[in-house]
Amino acid sequence: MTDAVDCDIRQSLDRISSQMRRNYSESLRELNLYVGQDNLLYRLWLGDGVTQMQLCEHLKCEPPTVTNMVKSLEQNGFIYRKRDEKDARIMRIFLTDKGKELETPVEIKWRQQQEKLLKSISKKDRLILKQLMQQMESNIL
Amino acid sequence: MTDAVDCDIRQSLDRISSQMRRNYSESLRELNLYVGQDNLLYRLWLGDGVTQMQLCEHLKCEPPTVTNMVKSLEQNGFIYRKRDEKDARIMRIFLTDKGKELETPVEIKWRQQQEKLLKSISKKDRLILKQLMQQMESNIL
DNA sequence: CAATTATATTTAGCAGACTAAATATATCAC
DNA sequence: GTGATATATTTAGTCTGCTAAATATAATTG
Repeated sequence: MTDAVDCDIRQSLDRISSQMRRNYSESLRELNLYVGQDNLLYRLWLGDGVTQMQLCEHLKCEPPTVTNMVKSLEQNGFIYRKRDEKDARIMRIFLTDKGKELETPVEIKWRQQQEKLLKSISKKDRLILKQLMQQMESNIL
Repeated sequence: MTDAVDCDIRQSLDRISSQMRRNYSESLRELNLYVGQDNLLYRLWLGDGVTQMQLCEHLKCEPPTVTNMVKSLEQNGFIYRKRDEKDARIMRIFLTDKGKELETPVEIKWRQQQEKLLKSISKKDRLILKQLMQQMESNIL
């Protein structure tokens, strides 16, 4: 009977991710961002002019979620939208200067969050952890 | 430079928990529950007549979140609310029969979810994983 | 006992996330 | 080329979650 252990892992995972989200959310508010918006911007930092469908793919979420996130980010002046000239169904998303400027500060926040999470875990254990998480990731797809 | 590894862990954690949430949400819809409501009910299965503040404590969320969850669960007939007789500020939450009946089916869902997540991970590795997660959990509090 | 302070809950408003259904545009097939 | 189908996005409505502010009641303190 390993049920107790299994259950602890599932619940533990849940607690960690929600606590992380809370901490991270608070931290991002200093940059006037909401949690999740950083990941959308990250896709744009890799390259502008992406469609909303591509953002869905990257964020692994549904189209209406992207519509709302994009609307919010646009209203706050981090991005702007432009309809594709060849295919009028498509909206292409671009960074404003204000959006570009966030790259470095967000990366710093990421690093801080990472360091806090993995503090006091050895390099060797981090590798093991990473492998186990990759295993879990492929299990639930 | 272990930054790449650290980053993978943080992102991996995020991907796992959101994918878990998605899968789990879908699974719970079969019982007419939304994700998170099971955890609120779980507290009630341990013992009825709890206050909303105690539910906050258990769910690790803010009072307005509990207000909404309780409202939704009440409207769907899983719980009912009763004002405390001695202290009129307090609302006490009780399970209906419909709410009590969900205990077993929800536990089955939990077990299914756990098994899927940890499939192909050895007993030994599960123990290591559990310890590493406890470490992370205490890191971010 | 009246005024202040503390506690429990609710309301309003916003964010991410979802589904189902609507809209707009493109493409494909006849 | 017109009609059916496919694709991209939006709208409406739901949920969990949050913060800030309002409300109601209780306890404390002068």
